[in-house]
Amino acid sequence: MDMDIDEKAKGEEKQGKSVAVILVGAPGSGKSTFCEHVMRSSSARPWVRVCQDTIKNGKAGTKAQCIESAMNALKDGKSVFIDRCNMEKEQRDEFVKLGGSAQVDVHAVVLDLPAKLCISRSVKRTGHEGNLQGGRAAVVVNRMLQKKELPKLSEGFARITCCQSESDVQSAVDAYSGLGPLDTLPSGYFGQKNAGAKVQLGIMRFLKKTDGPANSESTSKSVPDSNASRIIEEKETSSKGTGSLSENSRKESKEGGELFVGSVGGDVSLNDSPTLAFPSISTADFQFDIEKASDIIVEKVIEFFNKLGNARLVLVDLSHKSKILSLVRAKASEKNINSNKFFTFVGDITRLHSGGGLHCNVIANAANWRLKPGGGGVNAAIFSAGGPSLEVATKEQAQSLYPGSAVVVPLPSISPLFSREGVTHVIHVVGPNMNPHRPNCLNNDYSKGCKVLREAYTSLFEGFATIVRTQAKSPKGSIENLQAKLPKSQEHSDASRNHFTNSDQKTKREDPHKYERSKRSKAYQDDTEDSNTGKPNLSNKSGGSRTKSWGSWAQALYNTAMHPEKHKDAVLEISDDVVVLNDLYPKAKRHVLVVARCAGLDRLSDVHKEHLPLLRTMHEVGLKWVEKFLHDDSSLVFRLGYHLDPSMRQLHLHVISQDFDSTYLKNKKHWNSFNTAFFRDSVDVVEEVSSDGKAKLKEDDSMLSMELRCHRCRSAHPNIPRLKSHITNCRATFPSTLLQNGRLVHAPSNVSIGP
DNA sequence: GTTCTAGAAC
DNA sequence: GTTCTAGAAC
Repeated sequence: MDMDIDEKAKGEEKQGKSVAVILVGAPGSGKSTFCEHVMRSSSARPWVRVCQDTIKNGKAGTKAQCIESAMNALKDGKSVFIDRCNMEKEQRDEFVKLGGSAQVDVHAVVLDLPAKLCISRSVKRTGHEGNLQGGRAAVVVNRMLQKKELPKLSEGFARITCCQSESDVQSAVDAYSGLGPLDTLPSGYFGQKNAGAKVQLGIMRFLKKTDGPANSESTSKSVPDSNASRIIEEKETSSKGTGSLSENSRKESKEGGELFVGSVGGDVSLNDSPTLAFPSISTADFQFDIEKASDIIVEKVIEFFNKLGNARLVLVDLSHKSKILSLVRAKASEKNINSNKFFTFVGDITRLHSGGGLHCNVIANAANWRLKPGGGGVNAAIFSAGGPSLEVATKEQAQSLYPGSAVVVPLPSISPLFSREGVTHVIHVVGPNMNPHRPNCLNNDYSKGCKVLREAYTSLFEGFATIVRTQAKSPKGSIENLQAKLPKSQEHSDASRNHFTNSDQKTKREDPHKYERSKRSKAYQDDTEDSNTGKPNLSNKSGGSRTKSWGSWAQALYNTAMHPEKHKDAVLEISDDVVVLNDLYPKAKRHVLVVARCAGLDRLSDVHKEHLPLLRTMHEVGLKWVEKFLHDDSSLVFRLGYHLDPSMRQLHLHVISQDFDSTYLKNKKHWNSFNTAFFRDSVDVVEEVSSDGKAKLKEDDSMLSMELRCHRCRSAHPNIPRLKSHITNCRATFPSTLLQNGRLVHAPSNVSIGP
């Protein structure tokens, strides 16, 4: 009997389901073309296209007519495309109801292509069914895009495919074309979920930057695949096989668990690899749980493995009985980590070469936040072994460090660690503290503690990776080579620091050293008093993945903030906390900078809770200047905020009028830096720092290349000149988000403008 | 031919 | 941050 039921069920299944695909997209987004392509190449499934522009005997009809026509087609067992814009939820609702029958799946295909593209297509086309073409099209498309509401599954769709590039569209065409009469596509949301109009990614992201090549053009072109899951962006987890299992087990059996102890010296080829020796962070004096710490070490080692090339990581502890070593060793072997690239070592981290035969060109120090010598443990040992020159070199890089961050210090050649042990860099890293007798104790808050410890290892390994990368650029890429090249005198520290600060720049092939050194000395001539200039700022952003150094041009604000009396002509106001100056290249009628005078506070990511009073002061000072400007011209409107990733060093608040009437506003980056999420409103920053202790920092460099949109009416424009001519006339009210929380500052409305 | 952008150099 | 300019886009 059961079998009968099964058979019946199967029989019903065999009828297959019809699909109603509701297309969503502006004119020019390619809805009709999409339907055409699917209908042309789909042989197996009957499709009907319901187009409102032509439904009434070739002329435009009503929504009701579309629904009726769609229902009839579905009743006949056909699948339908609803070809109209359907940009708003309300417009879609009635079509979603077509899915009332169990035999119909309602899908949405969103053609969320760049406004620029839709506009240029609809302006250019001729013979459009809806007669939307020419100049009028641009206005209409723009208006529609402003009202855009991307569909959500909660509206009742079984499936949503969101296409943001031509290759996404092609994948969707393939998916629907390949749909046989009995097939169904998987349910769910496919493609990038975008925050709608708020953050619309620029075309550059899809057309130029090839960050995610796996899912874009190559997929759809080379592998025509009806499997729609391909549309989903999936990060390729390239898990390269560790490959050296036998090697691993061999070493283990030989050493009885204590990998490599005393056996490294002879292995010359391995000993040439760049190597970072590091102590377990926070597990000694800071009393961090070693079980948790060992998990994090292994996790972070794995994370960095593929970035390291032939470089090695070595966890070092003094004692054979070290619990952290044995825990890490066990976990590392469980995960089959290649023991040539990561291993544990018992010995004194300051005497690895002379005492243990292990050559490590970089060692990490579990530092305290003041970067002071002494205390005890590894920190005392490393500062003592490094000598006074390590202290000096350290202070040149940073005065203090926050838990979770690290700073790379190139070691002067006079340091015994350099001459005796061959160590070229010390990386100071500060981990979380669980010891109530030490500063910044986290009171057993391990969720925060683990986060900070992860950040600490990320910062440490990033710092090391930077060294490895820059050393790899030197002629033969080996450490010996680098050392041989280093001048013997004090110049050494300058030369090798150079390798970091300029690490992002492409070096000239002929002689990178000469090139960089000459640049360096030039920078020093310009700014001799300032030995901090070349500091590689390794203090991490909250995500903890990127390091940044400041070019010589980026020092101007720092110099002004530190010595405003020397820049009297530029400075509008000086107080103990801030300096106010006109932006040298104002991007609007009024554009001033409120610069913090706190040393080491270079950018938003350096800001912590302790800076809250300063942030408030900066905001107040900014408002005071706004008031002054409004007194002169009450028609102005101001915004106060910080750049997420500023080009100039030293934290500065932009106070800028919203006319953007300036010849200095010349390119996309200029515009987007003040009119996307790249600009963080001061009020929001203050709020975030007061509640979370830091500002929210999105890691997203796409914002500066986003398409150009009017900051008032949000209309899109193809280039800067066109945008500028638009904004001189646009008087639309500002978007609601800007009107909230005092993000915009304008003259009080009850004040009349003169007699 | 002219306009505009984006990347390199500073 | 700007300036300069090749070459893409128009």
